[in-house]
Amino acid sequence: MPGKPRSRRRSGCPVSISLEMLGDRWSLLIIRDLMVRGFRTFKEFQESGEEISTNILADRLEKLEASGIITAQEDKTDRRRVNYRLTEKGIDLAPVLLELLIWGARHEKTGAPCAVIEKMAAHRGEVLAEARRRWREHDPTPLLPRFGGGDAGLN
Amino acid sequence: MPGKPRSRRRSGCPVSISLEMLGDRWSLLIIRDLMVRGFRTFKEFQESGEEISTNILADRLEKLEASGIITAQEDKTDRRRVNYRLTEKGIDLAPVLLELLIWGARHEKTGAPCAVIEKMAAHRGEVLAEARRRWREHDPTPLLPRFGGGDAGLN
DNA sequence: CAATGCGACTTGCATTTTGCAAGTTATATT
DNA sequence: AATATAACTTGCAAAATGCAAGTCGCATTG
Repeated sequence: MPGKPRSRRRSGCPVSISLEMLGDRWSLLIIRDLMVRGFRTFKEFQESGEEISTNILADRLEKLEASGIITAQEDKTDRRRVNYRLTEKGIDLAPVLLELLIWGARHEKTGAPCAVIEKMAAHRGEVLAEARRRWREHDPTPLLPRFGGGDAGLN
Repeated sequence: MPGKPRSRRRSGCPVSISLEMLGDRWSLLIIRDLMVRGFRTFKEFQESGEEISTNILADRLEKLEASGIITAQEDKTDRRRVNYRLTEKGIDLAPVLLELLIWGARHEKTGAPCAVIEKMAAHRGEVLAEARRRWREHDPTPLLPRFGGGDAGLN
């Protein structure tokens, strides 16, 4: 179900259009936090390890919401809090994120153990099904840990 | 075979590291042109439909080469020309690009016919194998057309 | 073989986006 | 009532992007 064209686009190429929404250093990290770490709040994204600044975070959340990738809902029990969630469109980014994860881990020195990644690569379907299951059932259990900060497995 | 950490990284997360290399509006489009359209030269990238400016293009080509994703080689028969090619690391981005393509086509109004995309989604393995075959055999035949510019199927 | 053209870039700004530090506002907690 | 917390704003500096024009080898052509 395609959305409306939101402004003048560079071209009709789906890759180009996707990149107009996601092609920056932060958007997909926020989506990663929502998808695999079970984060829901501004504060959590902020403390996510990559040190996004608050104005950029606010801006990205707004744009992702405008693009229909996430929703923002005020928390029932604590009205200061806003809970962000992926939409169906958002959870459909799981394959993109997974491939980016596999590619990075294969070709760069990252904090993720190769064995774990290769296992995921060998079972893409199951990993994606599990990510979607957690999303569907609102299960906030992280799918993955926070692969290595600095040089040890701390972050 | 992981490369060396090239500067200070935000975190050890493979997704974050991938995005440090590819997280902008242009890099993956250049890779798309190399991978599915069979482009090799500066000029071709420039006329690719999304109107990248020449300084940015030069900068991205340099960074992609520094990241080991592409190589630049002077043309034997015309020494003005530089031929760019994907490395193995570069062609390994095919799954990322494919997922971005599928996602964009499913959720946005793009120039790509849904039927074509769904067929690709149903045969990811073959599509990827074919992309890799063309790369391996230096076959420049485009894998895909230039899905719709503006509103008609021209671009 | 001089003149013109082409391919791959530079360079010089103007504009836009990012990043940083310090607020602000509306709840919650103590 | 005082303090803390969550989610933002705001102001400003720094970096990235975009645009138009220019450079510099080569290659083609009359």
